[in-house]
Amino acid sequence: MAQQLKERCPRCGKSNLVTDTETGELFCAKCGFVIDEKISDSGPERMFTDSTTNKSRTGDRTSLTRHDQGLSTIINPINKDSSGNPLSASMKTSLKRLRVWDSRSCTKDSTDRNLQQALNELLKMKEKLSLSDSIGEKASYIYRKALEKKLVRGRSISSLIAASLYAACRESGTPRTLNEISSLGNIRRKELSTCYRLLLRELELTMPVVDSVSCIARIASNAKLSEKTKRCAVKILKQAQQEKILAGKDPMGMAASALYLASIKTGQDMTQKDIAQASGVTEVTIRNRCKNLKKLDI
DNA sequence: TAAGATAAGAGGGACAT
DNA sequence: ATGTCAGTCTTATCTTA
Repeated sequence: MAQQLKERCPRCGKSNLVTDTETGELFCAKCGFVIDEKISDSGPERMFTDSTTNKSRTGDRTSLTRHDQGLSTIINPINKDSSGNPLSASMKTSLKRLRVWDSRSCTKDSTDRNLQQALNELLKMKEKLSLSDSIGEKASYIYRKALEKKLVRGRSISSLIAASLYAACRESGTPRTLNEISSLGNIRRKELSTCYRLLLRELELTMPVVDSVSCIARIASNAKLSEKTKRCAVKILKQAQQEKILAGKDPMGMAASALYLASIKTGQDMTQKDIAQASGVTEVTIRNRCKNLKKLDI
């Protein structure tokens, strides 16, 4: 039923890749189906037999970031365990439930293959951006919705995945810019933002406006600014918020210029160039935002 | 050298046609 | 569906202190 191969798993590097002869599915017996975030998983969900040739499994923990939510695509219809013994009654019921899930999510058509490929890409990108698992889950949820609405047709998988990831970041208040995601994902920024807006429109998502205060921490750590400067910049932004000059402006730009002004005030004296590099906005934008901020009594 | 100013261009939302 | 408009941000270049 299962056949061991020589290739190494791209994820964990172990040469435990196994192909299932019934479905032709390739998975890593060490770390999971295609790519697994839990490499050293040896919990009770694993049910290896002693035989080295028969490494069937009941499946890993469920996750939206797997095309079949982590459930194995090959749930054997025979109610026996891997060593051929009949299953307990409770195991039978849960297996029955699993099969329902399986048949729903694993339709083995183009949609499924698309999802599988997309989620692989999602995991790679998530790693590159060092984002949390929960954001990955969110992104894959969004992508599933997009797939349901047939938004993928005519668009590249990677750009839509990147857009889902960006949306997940926005939703959870994790400051990542379109530029960062597009450059790390090798996607044109324009394409990414188009897809993102498409998602918002079609899925009727509403995103919270990026809080410019939360951008401060990122820029400040990039530019190695002091706590004092950070606090000062937050104060400036709070004031700007009250004067309603934040609306419609790029929050990264606002945070950058607030930090710039704050660094002057605290004597840390950063140049516009430094801040621009640390924040990813241009010096001109910083200057323009500074013009607005300087009207405040700072 | 850093900061400020200016101009041209891109991309997208709102709105009208 | 297409075009126009106001506004934003970016890039490039020049000037100023």
